[in-house]
Amino acid sequence: MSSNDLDTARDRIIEAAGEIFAERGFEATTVRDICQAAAANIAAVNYYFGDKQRLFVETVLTAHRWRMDQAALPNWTADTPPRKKLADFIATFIRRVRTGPKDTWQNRLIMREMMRPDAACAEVVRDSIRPQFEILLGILRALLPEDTSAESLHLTAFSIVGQCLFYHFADPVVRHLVDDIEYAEFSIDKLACHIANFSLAALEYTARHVDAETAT
Amino acid sequence: MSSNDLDTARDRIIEAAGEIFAERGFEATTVRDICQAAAANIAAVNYYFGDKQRLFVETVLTAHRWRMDQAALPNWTADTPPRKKLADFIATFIRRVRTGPKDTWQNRLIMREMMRPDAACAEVVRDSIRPQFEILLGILRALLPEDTSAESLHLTAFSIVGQCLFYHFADPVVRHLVDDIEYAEFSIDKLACHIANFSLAALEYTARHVDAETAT
DNA sequence: TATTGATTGAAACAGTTGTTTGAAACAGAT
DNA sequence: ATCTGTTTCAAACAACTGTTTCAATCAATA
Repeated sequence: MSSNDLDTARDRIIEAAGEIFAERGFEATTVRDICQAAAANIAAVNYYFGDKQRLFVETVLTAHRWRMDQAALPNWTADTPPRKKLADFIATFIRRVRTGPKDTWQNRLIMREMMRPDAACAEVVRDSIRPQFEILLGILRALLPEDTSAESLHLTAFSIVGQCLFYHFADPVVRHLVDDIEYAEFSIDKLACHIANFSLAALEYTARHVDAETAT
Repeated sequence: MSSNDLDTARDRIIEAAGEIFAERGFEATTVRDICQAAAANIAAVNYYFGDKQRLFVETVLTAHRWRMDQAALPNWTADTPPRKKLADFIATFIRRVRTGPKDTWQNRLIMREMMRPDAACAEVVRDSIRPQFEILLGILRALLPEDTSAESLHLTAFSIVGQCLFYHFADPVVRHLVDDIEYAEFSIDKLACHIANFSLAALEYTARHVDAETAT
């Protein structure tokens, strides 16, 4: 999003809408606030996007495209070991997801919308989340026995992304649970390293003890 | 919450408000919908609570008190193995957290408000979340080597609760990623079983290979 | 310059929001 | 029955919402 792109009213509206949507959510955001922040007329939203809902969808999709370009997966060769692929995936994923003071409205908006089951969510899942999900499943297939069921594969994938997403969704809670010094030490690299270790350990263990049972 | 408590309009309003607030959030909820669901007059909200905002605060506090009364963790004896404790903890945690038709609005409301750092829910973290967190840390201390650092302990705990919280926060995405048949199979027991297996495997592996390193 | 099409502007629209009003209905005590 | 304080009700309030309208403005082309 170079500064040149902001000279048209349409782009200014998306930029302003993204920040306000990310901060207050869809319902609490008014088109008047958006247009005022974008230095555009009230009618501009309906002129360019039809209605508020479609502006919202367009904003979410724009945010997602932007986010995908920011932190891309490294280029893997044919002989890249799956363990390395998984570590790369986790590091990239947590880099995309982690919020902070320097966080962009694109990230906050996507995260907020993951919990809102509506049209925008469905499109984002189809266009952007599912491809990433399939990449992860491919990595896990190489790390787990061949007869692993699709369901187990999915649950394992959810366990991995769940660990990453936690540091976004529960960030206010994390901030209260550990002291400030330790919180400051939670760098992206450290979190990614821990999650990769934790998950790889679980995978290597279960890969040997197929059909592990819960302690009872 | 016996049916006797719903006699007064005030209690009916809190009950209805809790369900709608938990589902749609504060902004998207109208006092008209609340009063209609509570079979009360429009003026009742302002009569009993002053305004919509104070009704909301009262509802969150009520949900918090209700959740505190739910003694969900089973009674452990001195010789209950830590593995069993961890499995119990995970099952209880995911049962509290999981969103679904059978879930209570009290849980969903607390979960929703957990991500508002500015709200007065910092005390909810202090009164309700931290004690649970300390319980989990105690279990993990028994499962990990004694020289495990506090930071590693915390990261491990976050990995576990992160897996559980995922199914709450990312539920709409999960619904789109797997087909309906598989989604219907994601019972609370199955999810809890998987997360316990995954986490115990990771713990048992790292307990042997202290200071595991990321594959590079 | 005149014309065309795209964009902007201020005002108004119809509907909904949270809130208030004042009278009616109620219950219990004198 | 009368008085008291509490609770309910329908109606209306003022403010705000997303959206529409239509004239004004602008840029480029013939």
